[in-house]
Order: sequence, then structure tokens, then C-alpha cells
Amino acid sequence: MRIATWNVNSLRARWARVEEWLAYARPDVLCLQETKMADAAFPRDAVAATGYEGAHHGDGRWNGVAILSRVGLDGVQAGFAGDDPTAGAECRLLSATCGGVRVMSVYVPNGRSLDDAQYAFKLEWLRKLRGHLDTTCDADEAVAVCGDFNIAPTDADVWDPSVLAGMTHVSEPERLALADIETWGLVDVFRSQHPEAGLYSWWDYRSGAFHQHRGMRIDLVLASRLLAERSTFSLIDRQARKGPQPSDHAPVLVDV
DNA sequence: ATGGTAGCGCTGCTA
Repeated sequence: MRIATWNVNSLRARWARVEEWLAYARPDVLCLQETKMADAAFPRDAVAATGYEGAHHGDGRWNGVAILSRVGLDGVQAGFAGDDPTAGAECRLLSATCGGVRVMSVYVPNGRSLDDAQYAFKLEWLRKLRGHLDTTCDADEAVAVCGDFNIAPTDADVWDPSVLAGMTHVSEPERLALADIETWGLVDVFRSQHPEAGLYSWWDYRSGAFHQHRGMRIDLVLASRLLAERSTFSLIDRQARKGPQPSDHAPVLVDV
């Protein structure tokens, strides 16, 4: 089973690239983030024409998450377990069971800066994700938490730690919050298969960052041990960051 | 050199 995740930075702007990528990468499941659309705008017919089922959770603002699957899509749950659906929470989490795997598409808040209220929101959101796992999943079963975590797990995941000192994505509290989620029983599959530094999934659009290899690895597939120990292959598809109108993120895929 | 790019949507915010 091939599970992939991709922050597409607007599904409307990126649909042609997503369609192209589905045709050649052929993931069984693709988690999307930053669709930037409302549920009513989700291209259901176009998705169905590719042979995938789709579920979407978005309100038309800058967030929005989706799951595409060609191995079933059941038990779809938007947001955190126990949250009031009318409370106006940002659309950053979607869970579904696909081919026997409980899959989550997550878009962790950016945080903006360490002194911003959004940073506290980011830490709280990560704490709630841990709680969501505790209450909805069994770590001994097949679980894959996939998405844009907006956290580089270690300094090996950024091009220059000295430039990023004091900024979000690398701060100790958010790395500890991520580690707490992994402690629930999840493995960063790409990292376990690729120990070397300098492998990134996101590059700023500005200043030729992609071509100068200035990026961060912030898009992760966290798999439960049952899946991780059966993983045979993982890849960040840098080709998808090239060409016309790319997202600023590359897709990450794992085979289990 | 405090810039730069992309998306949304129409002004400035978010990333």
C-alpha cells in the first residue's frame, strides 16, 4: 500500500498537478493539506474521474484538508474527537479508514513567531492531536498520521539551523510536542529509511530557495509500528516541486 | 539590500 501526503497550496490552483501526480505515482491514499477551499468547491467529479474517492474538510480559508483513496474511504471524521462541530475550529484534521489503515491528514498551524498567539495555538493543537490519537486509535493497529507538521524534527531537517534560531519550526517546545505524538507509537518512516541530512519537503518560493537547496523537511508520514516495520520504500518527490506552477511543498510517499 | 514569491481576491493577510 502506497500512502502519500502533499501540501498543495490551493487545490484549485494545483489540481492539474495533483491529477498528473496521481497518474504516475499511483498512491493508494493521498492526504492533501492547504486546499484553501470550502467543501462545496471540492472537485468531486474530477476526483472520481481519476479513480479515487475523496473526502474534504474545508471552509474556504487558508487551511483545508482532504484524503483521496482508491482502497476505500470509511469512517470519515472531521476535526478532533469531542470538538463541537459548530464551534468554528479551523479545518486542519481529517481522519478516515482506507484499506484497513486509519489515516489522518493533518495541517499543523504554522505558529508565525514564538511570541505570537498563533504559536501557543500551535502547541495546543499538537496537544489535542495527541489526545485525538489517545481516544480514537489503538497504537498496536495500522495508523498513519500524514501531513504538513510545520515542524522540522531535528537540525538535520533544515538547511541552516543558525539562520532559523529563535524561529518557529525548529523551537524546542514544538519539537517536544511532536516527540510526544511519536511517543504514542508512531515512526517517522522517511527518516528511519533515510538518515542523511539535507533532504527537504518544503522550499520557500522566494529567492530561488529550491535551486539553492534551502529547505526544510516538515511534511511527515508518521506510521504506527505495525506499518513502519513493514515499510519497504519511502521518497520525497522533488520532481513535483519543479515545472509549471508547483506547490512550495513536494509530496512525500511511503510504501508499506 | 528587511527584500523576495505565490494564492486569494481586491486590500492586505497568510504562508
